[in-house]
Amino acid sequence: MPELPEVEVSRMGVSKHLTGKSISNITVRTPKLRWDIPTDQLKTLIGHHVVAVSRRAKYLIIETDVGHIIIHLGMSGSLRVIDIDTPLKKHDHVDIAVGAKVLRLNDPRRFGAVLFSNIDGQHRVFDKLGPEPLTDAFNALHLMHKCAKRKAAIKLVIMDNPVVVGVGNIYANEALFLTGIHPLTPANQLTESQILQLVNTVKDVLAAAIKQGGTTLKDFSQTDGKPGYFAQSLFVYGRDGEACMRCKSELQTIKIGQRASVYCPKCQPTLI
DNA sequence: CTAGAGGCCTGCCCGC
DNA sequence: TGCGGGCAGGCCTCTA
Repeated sequence: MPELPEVEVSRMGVSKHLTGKSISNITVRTPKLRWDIPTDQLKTLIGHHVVAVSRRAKYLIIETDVGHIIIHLGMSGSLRVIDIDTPLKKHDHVDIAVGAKVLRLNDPRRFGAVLFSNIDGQHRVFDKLGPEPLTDAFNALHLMHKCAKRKAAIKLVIMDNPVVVGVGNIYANEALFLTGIHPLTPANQLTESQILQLVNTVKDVLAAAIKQGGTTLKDFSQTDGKPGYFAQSLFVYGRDGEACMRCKSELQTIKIGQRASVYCPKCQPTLI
């Protein structure tokens, strides 16, 4: 599932193929993913140049001088830049053609989205987003402020988009393990030191994953380079019942907010 | 305001 | 071998 690192790696890969090129065609084969796809609005971009490919949270933004295409990969989306005559695969929903190449969105579970915004870049999906995790806007003071009035589990709080964007289930689990914080700890019970550590660890884990993704996902001309790149360096995610890599205790799984949370009962002791 | 639950959707894995 | 059920999971939306 694409988390922020994979979206960022996708952005870099896609950007070099699209930036400066003119959009020659847009094909929408599926009328609706998570939301209706605004085909008519998207088609107004045909003939215009891509000036940049940017990112906000897990949204990719293909910018032209007359409007933007917003893409979310959801749970199972992936982007490829391939020759325009490449045969379609199952779940290939949208094509954005630039010359002889095409950016093709494939998304089996259809949790993704393709949206349109004017050149002002505004869209309701951006309205309630917190700071980017890799910027200074996400800092200990900010998280302390957000945690102070919440007794919800810290794992839920760092996965809450208004608090900080781009921290999905995988990296929430990892960051809490690396800081030795039990995922169920009420947010308002964390010490200042723990919050500072957590902020730094979230940044480190995401940055490291982007670096790794860069090594395996750099070639977007390839047909389906099944990532799986983050699996190698995970300490807890997907390792339920296995031995903790630090203390050899058996990793445990609990459900928090309907999501699997894997942790080490010894390295991440319950508060009190 | 926060908290909790439901729903979207398909592939995959398990048990029978 | 086939089939049903459960699960995964970001994020919006609804209810309390």
